[in-house]
This record gives sequence, structure tokens and C-alpha cells, in this order.
Amino acid sequence: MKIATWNVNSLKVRLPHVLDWLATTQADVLCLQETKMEEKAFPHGELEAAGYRAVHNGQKTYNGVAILARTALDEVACDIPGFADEQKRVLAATVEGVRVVCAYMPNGQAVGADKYGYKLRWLAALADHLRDELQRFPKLVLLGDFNIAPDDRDVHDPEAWKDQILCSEPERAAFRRFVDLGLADAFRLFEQPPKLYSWWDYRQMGFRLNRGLRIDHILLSVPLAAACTACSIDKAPRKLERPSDHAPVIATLDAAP
DNA sequence: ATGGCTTGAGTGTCAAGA
Repeated sequence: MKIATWNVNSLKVRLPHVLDWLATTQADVLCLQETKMEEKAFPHGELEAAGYRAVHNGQKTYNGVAILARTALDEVACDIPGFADEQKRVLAATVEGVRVVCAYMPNGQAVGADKYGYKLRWLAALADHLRDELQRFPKLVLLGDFNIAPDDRDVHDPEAWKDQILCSEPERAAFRRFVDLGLADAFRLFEQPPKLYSWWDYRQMGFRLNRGLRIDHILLSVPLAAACTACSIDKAPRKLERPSDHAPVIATLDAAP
């Protein structure tokens, strides 16, 4: 199974890129973030024509998450149970025995801002929920836009970003809490090229200068980590006309036992 | 320097992203 995540920064704008990328990679599951649309606008028809069914938890203008799959999506669940939140950031479904949790984690704006407090509360609520979910679903993958660069290797200029939003110690501690639940960062299971990131600012030639951050992640529970044979970030779509500012991350899992 | 791009909203210009 090939499973991937991509913050598309508007599915309306990026649908052609998504369809091209699915055709090229033949991914089995693709999680999207920032669809920025209501359910009635979601392009089910175009995706079905490409061989993918989809579930979506969306809203107008902001946020919005979707899971695309070539096979059935079962036990679909939206949001974080028990955590009051108007923002559509979480969607889960079971695909071929694998529990897929797609997340668009809050940005936080700036360390100390109100949105930063919301981000930390949100991350704690998701971790609490996943601790329970892992009991129900030992084969679980948490993937999406984490808006956290886990360590300095994931930052183009660690000095400039030190203690800044996306890199602060409380955010990194929240990331480690997911890891401590038994979820492994698939990207770091393998040797990787240096200075490979998943997001680059649209401004100031961020991509051309490779001023990026690795903030999009695929985290695998123990049995899935054991079955993982590859994980990479695909920079190709970031080079297209009118790209998303994020690149997709893709992992390969051996055939399910 | 709170800027520098991009998107969605909505038609002038702002919020939000990261």
C-alpha cells in the first residue's frame, strides 16, 4: 500500500495537480489538507473518474481534510471526540485494515499568541484521543500537515527559527508525545538526502533557495512501521505552475498481513 | 521593516497561512 499526505492549499485550485500526481504515483491512499471548501463543492465526480473514492470533512474558506482511496473507506469519523472545535481539521477512516487519521494541525501564528494556546490544547486533545484509538486499531497511521518541524534537521536555518512558531520546544514536545504513543516518523526510518523539506514560503524565492521546513509527516504504529519499506518527499509538484506551498509525502507499506 | 506571496471572500481590501 502506498499512502500519502499533501496540503493542497485549496483543492479547487489544485485539483489538476492532484489528479496528475495520483496518475503518476498510483498512490492507494491520499490524505489532503486545506481543501478550503464545503462538501457540496467537493469534486467527487472527477476523483471517481480517476479511480478514487473520497470522504471529506470540510468548511468554507479555511481548513478542510479529505481521504482519497482506491478501495472502500469504512468507519469514517470526523474531528476529535470530546474536543469542542469549529475548525474542520481531522478525518479518520479504515482502509484495508489500516486506520488512517488525516490531520491538519493548527498553525499557531506566533509563540504566545491565542492561536498558539489553541494549537497546544488541540495537540494534547489529539494525542489523548489517539492513545485510545491505538487500542482499537493497532494498525494506525497519523499523517498530515503537523505544522511542527520536529528537530533542527527539519529547518533550513535553525538559528533563525529557534523558538519560533513551528519550531518551539512545546510544539516539539507535542510531536514527541505522538512518537511516545508508539508512532514512528516514517521519513526518519530511512536514510534521507540532507536539507529535504515539505514546505517552502511562496515569498522571497523560498523554494528556489530551498528555504524550507519539514512539517508534513507520516507517523506509523509499530506493526505498520515494521511493514514500511520506503518514505520520501516528492518535490516535483512544487515546481509546477501555481503550486501548493507544500509537497506531498509518501510511504510504502508491505502488503497487509 | 509585520513586509515579502497565495487563496478566498467579494469588488476594495483584508484575514490567514507558516
